[in-house]
Amino acid sequence: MKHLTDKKEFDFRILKTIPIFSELPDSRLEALFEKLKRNELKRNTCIFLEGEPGKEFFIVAKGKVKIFLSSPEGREVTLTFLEPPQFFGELSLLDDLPRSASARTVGSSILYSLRKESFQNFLTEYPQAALRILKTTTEMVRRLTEQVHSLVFKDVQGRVAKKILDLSKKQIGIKFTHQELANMIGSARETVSRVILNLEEKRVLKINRDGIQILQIHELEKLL
Amino acid sequence: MKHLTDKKEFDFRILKTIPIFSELPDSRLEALFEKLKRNELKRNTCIFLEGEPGKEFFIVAKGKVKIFLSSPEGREVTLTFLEPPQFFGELSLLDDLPRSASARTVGSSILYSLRKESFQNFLTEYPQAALRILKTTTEMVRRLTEQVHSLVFKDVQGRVAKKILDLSKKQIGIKFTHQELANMIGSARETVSRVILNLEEKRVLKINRDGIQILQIHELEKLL
DNA sequence: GCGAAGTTGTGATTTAAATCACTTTTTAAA
DNA sequence: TTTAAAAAGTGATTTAAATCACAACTTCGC
Repeated sequence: MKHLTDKKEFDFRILKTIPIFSELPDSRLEALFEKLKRNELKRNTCIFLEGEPGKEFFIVAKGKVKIFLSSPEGREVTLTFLEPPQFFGELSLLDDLPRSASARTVGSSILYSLRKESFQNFLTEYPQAALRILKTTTEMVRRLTEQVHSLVFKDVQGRVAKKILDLSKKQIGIKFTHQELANMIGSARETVSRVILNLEEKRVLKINRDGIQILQIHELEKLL
Repeated sequence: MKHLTDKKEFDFRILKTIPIFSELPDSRLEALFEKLKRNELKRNTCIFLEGEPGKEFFIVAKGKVKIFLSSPEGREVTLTFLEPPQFFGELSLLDDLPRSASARTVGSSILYSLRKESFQNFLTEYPQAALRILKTTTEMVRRLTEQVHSLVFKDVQGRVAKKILDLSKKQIGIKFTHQELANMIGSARETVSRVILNLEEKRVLKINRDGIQILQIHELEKLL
């Protein structure tokens, strides 16, 4: 492994933290690593678009990727964000159908990509990997099911409350613009602004430089 | 196989048409079949509820099953319908989380169920099966993604048009009540009635005893 | 530290669609 | 075949939230 640069060495270590790959013997992992293409991308770079044929599988080594849907008028709904050591783009490689959503970097990022054939070879060679991928796919199903649930049954206030609660379980300090929050819940920026302002006035939330902070989690849960 | 009754023989043949099972050698399939419990259910019988722990995997041998979400106020959104030889209920068995949706029979049905441990044993014994299940799970992801897309970007007319077009690709004659159609697209019965009436007046659709018939597919596609 | 770009705050207006409240029609069961 | 139950049609009303149209703040890159 001495031939790897420090940079690559760093990324190689990240690769080992990914559940699908971590089980592979080091020798095999290294061979796979040679097939990966390193992509350094600036922020807001398009990775693929809804409707395109899927050619690659991606692993996030650094930065953040947004998976989203867009309307002809240019509106967007955010489906999810991905950070190291998560991966994405496997769906179209599994079923040979066009991309169901688009992907773009949020911050400047480093991605590793694996071409379709290599990904499929990998899957046939290591069928256990199918089970790991199945795991992330079930997570997608659950996330999307919840999103449908929220969209149909909850008003904007309820959806904002749920989103803030969900985000707070994954990170401290929720730093998103109102526009981004609106995209996550399928609403309009102004409406989200008004809802958040209202929750701030009721001392349920507090906004500071680190983003949104929950003051009364119980009050927020009542809005669900 | 002589010990199987005619009834069971019939269901056994259905079992063989299911992609996950069809690859198994007959001997192994028969052993698995012995572990299956046969359930004859009347129409509108609850199979499981959102939030419950998942204990079984189900195969539809006869009839029709609805997968849906419900709100505290008693409203419902339909996620999908399942017919022979489809299966369902695997999600919670794969990730050990509560049921993400509820299931109930639509017509009187026959289901085969496999207990969690047997399902999991089956998966470890036949890792190729993970790939087949992965296939149906990706279908769920695509269906749900489309549902989110429609809910956020389309108005009720657009959602009705899309649903009718989608259904028409799978069956001739779309026979659902307006209420059911409303549940499928997350809208209200009255609104759906008005939209369909309007499409009928414009000679885009025709309603007869077999349900909805599309007259001008191109007009319907324009509404998407 | 300045100016431009990106965010947020806010009122006014519009709009789609839910809800309500019935009637009429269709379907299925006794 | 009557009648009960389910489904569909329809006007009127209400409502939540999108949209429009700016002003006022923040940030942040030069």
